[in-house]
Amino acid sequence: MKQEFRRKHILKLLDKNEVVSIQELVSQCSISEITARRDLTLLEKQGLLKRTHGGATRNYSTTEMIGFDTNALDHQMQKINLCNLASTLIEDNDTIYMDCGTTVFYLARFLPKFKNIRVITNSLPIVLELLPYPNIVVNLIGGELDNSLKAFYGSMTESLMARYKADKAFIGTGGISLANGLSSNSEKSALVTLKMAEAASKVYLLCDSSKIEKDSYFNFSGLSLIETIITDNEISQERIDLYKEKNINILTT
Amino acid sequence: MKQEFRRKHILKLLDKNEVVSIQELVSQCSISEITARRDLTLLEKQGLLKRTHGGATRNYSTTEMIGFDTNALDHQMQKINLCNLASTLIEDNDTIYMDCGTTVFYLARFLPKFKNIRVITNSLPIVLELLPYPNIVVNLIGGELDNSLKAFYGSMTESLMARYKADKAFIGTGGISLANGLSSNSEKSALVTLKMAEAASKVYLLCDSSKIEKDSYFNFSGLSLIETIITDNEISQERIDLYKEKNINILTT
DNA sequence: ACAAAAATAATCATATTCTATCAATTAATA
DNA sequence: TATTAATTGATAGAATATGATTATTTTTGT
Repeated sequence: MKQEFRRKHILKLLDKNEVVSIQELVSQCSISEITARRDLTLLEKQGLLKRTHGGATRNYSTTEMIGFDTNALDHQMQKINLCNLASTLIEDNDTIYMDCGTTVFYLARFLPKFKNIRVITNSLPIVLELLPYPNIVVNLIGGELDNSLKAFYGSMTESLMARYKADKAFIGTGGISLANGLSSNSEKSALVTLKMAEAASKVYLLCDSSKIEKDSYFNFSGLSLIETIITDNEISQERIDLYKEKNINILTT
Repeated sequence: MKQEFRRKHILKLLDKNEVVSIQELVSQCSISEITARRDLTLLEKQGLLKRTHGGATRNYSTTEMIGFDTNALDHQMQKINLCNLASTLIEDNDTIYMDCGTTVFYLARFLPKFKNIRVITNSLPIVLELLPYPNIVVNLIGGELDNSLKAFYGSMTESLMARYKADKAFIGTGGISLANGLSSNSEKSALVTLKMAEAASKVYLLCDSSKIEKDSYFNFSGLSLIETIITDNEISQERIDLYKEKNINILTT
């Protein structure tokens, strides 16, 4: 394997696996250990990875979250955990819709390990997060940019959603209740969420437990839109059972 | 294989494969190693690729990518100056197309002073640059993300362009010549540029003088596509006159 | 804390690629 | 056709990349 191609290959491996070992490189690229080491130290000098004993890891400094405001940090750990859980529902070769909003955003962090994933989204932060990973194909649904929500909306966005079909949709919401279904604080983001759900075979709602049995002002869908809710563990068994009666499965972290 | 065809072939290979080796060229073009090397060094001098040991890789800095590499700094001031000049062609309430690529990118920096501007683009860096300004409405044309070029391409992108009409288009190019018109190093970015120009009433080409009377491998349009070239002052009066004979006006910084 | 195992760094030898020079071939022009 | 210019190829010495060996450092398990 040629030098330059080899180094690109190393970076590609890191995109997929977070870490890479010298031994992997030796067998995959048919090179000696010393050459693998030399490659890694060189790439480290360029700031493209971080050396460890026996291999290297991704350089995380470049993957800081860009775009959201500080109040987006509420419930951050809960959101990260439930996204970790949600990622177990994803398989190699899936095409998935990802809604805008902070909750679904963290799911992007768990995608690089998969093979051949296609992500369809209208969220700018998700696009930026996935930019470094060539193994993930990103389709952005364009439209008019909303500066504060950092996502694209409008009739163009909505009509395009119908044209992109996906295996799974991971959507967010302002609130959900047995009585009223799904509701949102923003009309335009609700309409996009709806289109997304309609264009996917399976629909998963990602929301922390504080949003369950809460209503926002704009009701945009009944409960039948979704099949599964992924949330944190601060939810009572009674509630889980009540939703189960309506044929909605709840997964908790 | 004829010389000129051979060099275009090299660029075509790089457009597809990112890297190319001397040995590939030797076998594919039936030439000696030294000739392959000479071709590569020549193309490097024209800024069309980057030499490596044993071959070459794509050169992003001069073509499309916002990487802010060190060698991109040479032309940076020229580009900023010509974008400053280009901004004088913009008026309040305009709707403008902005092409992807480093040259046009800097134009974004001169937009906040205008009132009620609408920008249509497929370039991610431009969207990020304009994000903080509520007086600028940004329409992103989505599609499939190219990780290295940081812009959106594909048939969806192209077909959407026809639906967004604009007053002015500011486009970039890999090269322009009286003999062959406009040409590019990347087929897919060329097709997007073409659609953009066709959807706008007035078309302005932004390019530094090093690109004038240079051809890249993929010819995508005749000279009639554009009305005005905005470039730096390192261009001879004779050339300006020759373009004027073809009804193309050249503005210099 | 100590010894065994693994990883690294240093050294040198080998193989590949590069540059420079000059010769041969091809194309262009008078 | 002869002459000139441009392009290509061949060769050798220099530069770079890679691999094998051995000594040193770091990690791991007890």
